Amino acid sequence: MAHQILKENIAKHVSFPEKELSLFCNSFYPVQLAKKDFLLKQGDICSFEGFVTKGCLRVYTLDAMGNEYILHFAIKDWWITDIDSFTNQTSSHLSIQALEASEVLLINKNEKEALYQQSPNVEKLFRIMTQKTHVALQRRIIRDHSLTADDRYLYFINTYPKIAQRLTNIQLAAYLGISHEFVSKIRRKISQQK
Amino acid sequence: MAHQILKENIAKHVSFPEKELSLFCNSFYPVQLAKKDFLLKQGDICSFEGFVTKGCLRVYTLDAMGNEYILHFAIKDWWITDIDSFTNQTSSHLSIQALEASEVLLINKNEKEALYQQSPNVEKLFRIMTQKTHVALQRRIIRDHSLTADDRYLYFINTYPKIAQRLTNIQLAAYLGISHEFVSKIRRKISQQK
DNA sequence: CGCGACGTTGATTTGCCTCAACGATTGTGG
DNA sequence: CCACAATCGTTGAGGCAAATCAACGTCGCG
Repeated sequence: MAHQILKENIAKHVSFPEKELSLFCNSFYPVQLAKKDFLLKQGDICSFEGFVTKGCLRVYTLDAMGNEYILHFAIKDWWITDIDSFTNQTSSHLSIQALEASEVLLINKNEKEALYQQSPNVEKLFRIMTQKTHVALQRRIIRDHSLTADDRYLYFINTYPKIAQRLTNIQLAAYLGISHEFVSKIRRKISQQK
Repeated sequence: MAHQILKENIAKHVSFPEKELSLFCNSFYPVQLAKKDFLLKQGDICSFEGFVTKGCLRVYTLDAMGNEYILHFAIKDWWITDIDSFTNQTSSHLSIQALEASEVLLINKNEKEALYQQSPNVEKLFRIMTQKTHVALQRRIIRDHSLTADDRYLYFINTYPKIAQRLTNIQLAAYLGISHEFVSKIRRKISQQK
């Protein structure tokens, strides 16, 4: 079931011969997470590349003052890892935590490297996925520079309504880079306009 | 000469057999650019992946109001493309322009695809480079959210002194996401502190 | 030379933050 | 299952970082 979601996700990116696709997907093992469980803690080394099949997680970092900055959320059909820590086996700058009971499929570094050897399609898959994320990150930087807090809020809830639904104002604020009080004021302003 | 710079750059990312490396590098052709020349214009389709061997360029986008947002600069040893437009052959959101007389080495999409077929090392090279950029973009988003304009300015000139040297306040402002007047005020504040 | 692009500076405004208080909602241990 | 704590959301007052606007000086270039 969970593996089926993964298969369909991969098919969106590249076309794989069914045999390779199954081999690839079967290298992933499921992990159940309770609310507030950590998949990765800042400072640890990220041993996995993950795919969410249920629930919701956040990927974030804390600065020296304890302020929290959320890089992104991940619900069903999203990939999660600290790509830097994972590929270089260095201490992670990021934490990944379940915001609710969640299920993820994980693959270890050794397994992934082995698959790279076995199938050029795997290398291609990850190159393409990384490219897509790259484009998304570039666009987010532009949005952060060009839009007001109000418009970034609206962009997020319109673009990711299924994620926005599940978040507290505090979490959304830590993603948008604004205070949670101001999120509250934006919501009021918008509801009055209607 | 220019190709030598490219070879050394690639060697920083992955180890290639010399023969493959030469084959790869020879697929790039040099292009000379005068100051203000465009390598890519917003709306066009990006046909190349490029590597700068001389000069300085900027990668930027204009919004509907004509405001300019600079994604990054590129001097010697930097790669440039619109990865979205290039890989998907879609209309580009970005422009790339020479800020001074520059030289770049370009490779076309067809050539690059051919190389992907010939050598798995090429696929790996681009996956690794894209991953590195990915990490850099993530960190930039965090910096944009966590640092004041003063600190982002300082970070940039300390991290990229060779680039900062060549830029006008206006260009730097369009990169940092602040007004050029404020850049001027930051500079004054810093010089007074010393 | 004269023009246009750039840099500087000050006055004013504004978007968003901080702090504080309070109500509502959720979670939890007895 | 309830009581109480903890977390979250709302609101207002006041403050600050940075934008905007405007004026002016400088420099490089056709």
